[in-house]
Parts: sequence; C-alpha cells; structure tokens
Amino acid sequence: MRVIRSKPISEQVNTIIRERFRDATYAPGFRLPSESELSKEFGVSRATIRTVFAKLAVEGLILRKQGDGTYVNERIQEVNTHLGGLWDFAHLIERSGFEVSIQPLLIKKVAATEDEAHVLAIDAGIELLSMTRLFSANSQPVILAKNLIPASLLLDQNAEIDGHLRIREILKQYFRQEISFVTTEISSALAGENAHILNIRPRTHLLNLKMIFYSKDNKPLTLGKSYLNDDILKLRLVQAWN
Amino acid sequence: MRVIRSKPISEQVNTIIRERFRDATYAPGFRLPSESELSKEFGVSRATIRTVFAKLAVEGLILRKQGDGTYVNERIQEVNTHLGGLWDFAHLIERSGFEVSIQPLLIKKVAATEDEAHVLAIDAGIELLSMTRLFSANSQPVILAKNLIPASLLLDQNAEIDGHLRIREILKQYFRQEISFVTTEISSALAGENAHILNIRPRTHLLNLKMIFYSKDNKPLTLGKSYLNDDILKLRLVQAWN
DNA sequence: GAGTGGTCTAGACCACGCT
DNA sequence: GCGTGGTCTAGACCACTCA
Repeated sequence: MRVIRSKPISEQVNTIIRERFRDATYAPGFRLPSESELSKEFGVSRATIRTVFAKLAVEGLILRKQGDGTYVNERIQEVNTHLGGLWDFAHLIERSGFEVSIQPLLIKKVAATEDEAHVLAIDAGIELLSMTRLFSANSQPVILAKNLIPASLLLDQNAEIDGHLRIREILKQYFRQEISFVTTEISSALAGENAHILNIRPRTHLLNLKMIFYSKDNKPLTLGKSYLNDDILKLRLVQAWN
Repeated sequence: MRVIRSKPISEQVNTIIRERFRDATYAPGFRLPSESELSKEFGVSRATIRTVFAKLAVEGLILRKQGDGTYVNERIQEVNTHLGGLWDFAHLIERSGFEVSIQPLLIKKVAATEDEAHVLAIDAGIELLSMTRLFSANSQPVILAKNLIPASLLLDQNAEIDGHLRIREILKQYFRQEISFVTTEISSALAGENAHILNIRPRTHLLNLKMIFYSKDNKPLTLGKSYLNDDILKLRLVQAWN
C-alpha cells in the first residue's frame, strides 16, 4: 500500500500501521522504528507521523518513551474498548472474541415520558421512535438495548427501519444525523422483567448503561438504556495515565 | 497570568484556558476565539494552540466545528469523569459535587494468591503490600478499595505508609514508580461482607472495578479491586465520537 | 467570499535514556 | 555523545460553514 493524496495522509499512515499490528510486522512488545525513520519511509513530515502516533497512544495501542522509543503495547489484546469506543456494542462484542448478532425485538413509536422529554430537551408526549434490540455474543444474549429518538427527525415518516444496523448507521441513514459526543452513565442493576430475555435468573446483577447521544449542534439526539450481562461480557478498557 | 518559558508553553496555555472555563470567561456554550486569535493573544504559534485544543477536545471540554468555530461544551458539568480519568476516585467524588475523605482501614503485608500472582506476573506466595481504604462522599462511605503491590518494590521496607494519599502519590513516594497506563474491568456485583462497611444492605448491587496499573516499563505494578455504591455515586463520562 | 478549523511541511531546539 | 521522543515555529493550502 502506498500513500495517495486523497484521504488525509495521516489517516492512510494510521491504516498502514494498524495493518502492521494485525499481521504482526509490529508484534506486541516490538519497538517501532523512530519517528524520523517512519517519516522517511512514508515520505511525510515528522509532524504527520506524530499526529498518527498521538492517536494510537490515546487508544493505548502504543507506548512512547522519551529518550528511548515507541513500543507496541502487549496488553492491548486483553482489552475490548478504549476512549471513545464504549458506545458501539457490536464492536465491543467482537473485540471480546465473540460472534455478534443484532436482533431487533420491537420498533414502534411511543409518547415521550416526562423524564425522557427532559433528557431529550423536548416536550412530554412528543412522539419518539423506540427501538429495542438484543445483542448476542456467540448466539448467547448479552445486551438488551433500547434507543429513543424524536420521530419528528425521521427523514421519511413511513420508513421501514432496518434494526440490524448499528446505531451510527441508523442515525445517518434514516435521520441524516452525525454524533459529536456521547455521555454514558454506568451503574449496576438487578434483573427484572428483562431477565428472561437475557436468559438469566431474576434478581441477578447486570450492568446498566444510560447513554445520551448529542448531535453536531450540541443537541440531545438519542437516549439509550441498555442492560449488559456482565457474567459473559466485561467492560475492559485501557487508559493512558496522562 | 503570562506565559513563561519554563513549563511547556502548551501546558501553561492549557492552564489559562481551564481557568477561563472556571471563572466563566468562557462560559458553557460560548464560542471561543479562533485559533489564530488565541495564538496572537498568547504570542505562540497556531500549532501550539492546536495541541492544547486537541487535549481539551479529547476530554470533551470543547467541541470543534470545521468552518464554524470552537465551543465550550455545555454538558460537561453533568459528567464526572472521562475514560482517561477513571482511576482517580478522589477526583471522581469531588467532580460529583461531594466532599472527599479517604480513610485507611487496613494496611498490611500478605502473601499473593495464585490469581493475584498471575496478574502481577510474580510467583504465588510472594509478599504483597495490601492497602484497604474507604472513600467517602460527604462523610457517606461510597467506595471500598483494595490495592495490592509487591512489597519487594518498597524503597523502605519499614516505611509507615500514609493511607490518606492518592494511589499515584503513594506509588511515587514509597515506590518511586510512575504509571504509564491502567486497564480497568467494570462489572456489577452483589454486596457481601463489604455491605456493612459501605453501610448498605447485603445483596444489593454494586459496581465492581478491577484495575491493573502498569509501570513505565510495561510491567504490572498494582492490582486494585474496588466496590462502588452506585446509588450515591454514578460513573458519568463523556466520549468524543471520533 | 471571508473566516473557521483540518492537514501538512521543513525546519529548530530541548529533555531524556541509554551506552 | 547520540538517538529518541517532546515542544515549538512560521509558514502553506485545503475543506467546510455561514452570511
């Protein structure tokens, strides 16, 4: 693969380096070529290499040591999410080494409750698109997720929504909306009526994720409430220290 | 405050801008001066301003919009951590609007179990420093945390450890160790014998955080097991979408 | 079209770790 | 002392948003 001037150069370099992680050209613990060497290899400036490295470092993929070098993080395999990746359940399941499947359970329009209206900055009673879906890992149900989106934002009110898509795709395709950031509240809960769907005994513990997705113009777009069976799927993440 | 050449300029600028968030010079929703304006104001290059902004954007403090401008995130107040700050319990409690106190319960040396030894990459039976501490929010117990560190790393085997310090300080002061990254596993649990310490009923649900702290040379340094009463303290975090 | 952030370059010097 | 990553500069052009 060579660098082509179309997508940003740093993105292309990023892709190439990630490939080298995958095919073990840069194996775990390996010391990467220095920034200057890589800048020569790719024919780009050192600053470009550094923006790529900055991104990889934030994700915990590489460790940089001043006066020494840059190393491939050996622990990254044990982890299934990172900064900015907590929202994508399908990705989470895949990264945990399972086969994902998304099963739409119920897609319908409902009226917003007081609480939901408050979070979404709309009036109570306004129509919401409610989407309940079950994520499975190796055919074993692990996450029950409900998403609420103001129905008025639908491009086509009569659209048949494909519940197998990832939330990002659904928002893009049926709402033409892009997300700028997400807030997540993580707490624990006891299984109630959701127990049988997740195929667990009532009164066992679950992880509860309450997310709010915000659009580019900083308005709440979607409210998500999810229950995760953490006997099967753990949230494991890396954090860079600084 | 003026920029002085001692600490990195970008850090100084970072500090100044955070001050302006606090004193509402840059209030929530406010549109910041452009990068060029700020670079003039501080007498630094635009690239320097951009490295500052990059950091603030990752933390979710600001939102950048190409062709438009940079805005102060209005939602940041609702949040108490971000994925890079999950390890600092004292900070977490403060950011949630409570008064923190750290109460050391038990500091002693123990022999590593098989499991612990495996995680810390040492042999079973090796002596560990075990530190059990209780974090309170407004005098209400919220987090019970245990940390295990190989005792051989202690600079002074007879040191009296001040259990009121933050883990980062303890590692620095008594072990002369710096952390490069942390992995965290988040799951839910039922309160057992820890219930009375956290002042809750047995069999109620808790958040369970299992952390491993790694040193600069990529070796596991500390194993932390913590229980968090999520009726009082929620984990609320921001994630930038990209 | 004017102004914004996004990308990129080609240099420079500094702080740090090794040997 | 040498090579590494860390910081910084002063430019340039592009992509995008908004009036």
